[in-house]
Amino acid sequence: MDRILQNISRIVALTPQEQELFLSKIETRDYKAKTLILNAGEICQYSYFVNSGILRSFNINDNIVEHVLAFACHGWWISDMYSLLSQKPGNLFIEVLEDAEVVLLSKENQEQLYLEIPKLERFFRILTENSLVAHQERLMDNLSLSAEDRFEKFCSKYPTLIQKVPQKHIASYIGVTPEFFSKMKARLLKK
Amino acid sequence: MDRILQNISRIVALTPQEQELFLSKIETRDYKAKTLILNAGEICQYSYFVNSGILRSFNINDNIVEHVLAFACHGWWISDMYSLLSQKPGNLFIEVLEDAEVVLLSKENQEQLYLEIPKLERFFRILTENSLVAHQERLMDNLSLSAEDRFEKFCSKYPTLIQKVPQKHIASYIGVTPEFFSKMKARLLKK
DNA sequence: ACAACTTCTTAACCTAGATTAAGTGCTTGC
DNA sequence: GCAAGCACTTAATCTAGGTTAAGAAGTTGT
Repeated sequence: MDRILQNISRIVALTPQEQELFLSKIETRDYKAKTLILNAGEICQYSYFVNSGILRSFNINDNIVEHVLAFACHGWWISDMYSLLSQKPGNLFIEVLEDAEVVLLSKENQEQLYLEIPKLERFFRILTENSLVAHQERLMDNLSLSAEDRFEKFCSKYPTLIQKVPQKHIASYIGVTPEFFSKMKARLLKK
Repeated sequence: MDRILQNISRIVALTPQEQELFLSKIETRDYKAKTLILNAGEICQYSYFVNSGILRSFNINDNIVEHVLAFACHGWWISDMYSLLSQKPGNLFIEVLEDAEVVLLSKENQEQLYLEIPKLERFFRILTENSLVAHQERLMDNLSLSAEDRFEKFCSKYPTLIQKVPQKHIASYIGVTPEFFSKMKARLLKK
């Protein structure tokens, strides 16, 4: 239960009372694999923190092709930031890949917490900053690296995910088709 | 001078004293076109706010190819977030494309301001959130759209930039070579 | 225990966009 | 005013990665 408090304490120090208050604002749920906890077209109401299991966020374009935006396993936050912030219908799905225990923090509670515990505004600012830096790097990687290099980078960055998630999702994350990914993997194994 | 106060007031309301304090922490500089205000390998010390003119941030990969991460004109913030946050040498250059007046806010001053005016922590949190959402969208666009679609999206999103910046930089931003961009543009004009 | 589905692979063929190279106007500095 | 660079174009050729299609294993539900 307090994995989330641990996560916060890496960045800001909450007093016991503040921890109490924080815990009173969240909700924990269990989801089975294959559950869609958010659908495209819906308005996203929560920031999700993963206690255990694996989730992914993805969209589907006109051609009925999925594109994975993010994976999240224990200790990671995930959401549809666009929809959550704008309170407009988003175009992301969030799906459970592996049975998961997830902490839900509603937008209203999150904003109340910013006022009641300014340290949490700092926490989420820093979280968002780190996420932005990671997205900038991934963007530049997509512009300048080959699929092979992007795959190698993925492997060294998320070694645990490789064994756990279907490789078609990894292919989608790095931006290639499953067929090409398969071919590329075979080529790499020969070396 | 107060274009930056206007920019802040879109999101949070500062009192006259707070505005005074904020202004005492910033510095304004003029730069000629072609100036590199940040070099790859340096540690980024500032958040930059553009009063006038145009800047761009970009990196250079092994193949000596430039990739544009961002443009910034009046009313936009720009920086090397990775280097600024980690205080490690970055791999971004920031270059002046058109004579510019730029406001500099040092990392130390920015962090002091977070403590002295918590509203500014909120301001930068929201700024960063919006930037993250924009980067996520651009990432998904790069994964799922053709070069032509990305160009059309760029045009409708940044109509002013198209006339003002050399098209090779726009090509780089959307992720194609200048040669292909030229061919694509000719094709689009025929329609 | 079997049908239905999903994941992954292989292979032939295709194409968006890269590369190379050459040429045309421009600015810009001296 | 002219040489040296830029910025852009055009065109031929090339290739990383996509598409289509089919089959092999593995997984899931009943």
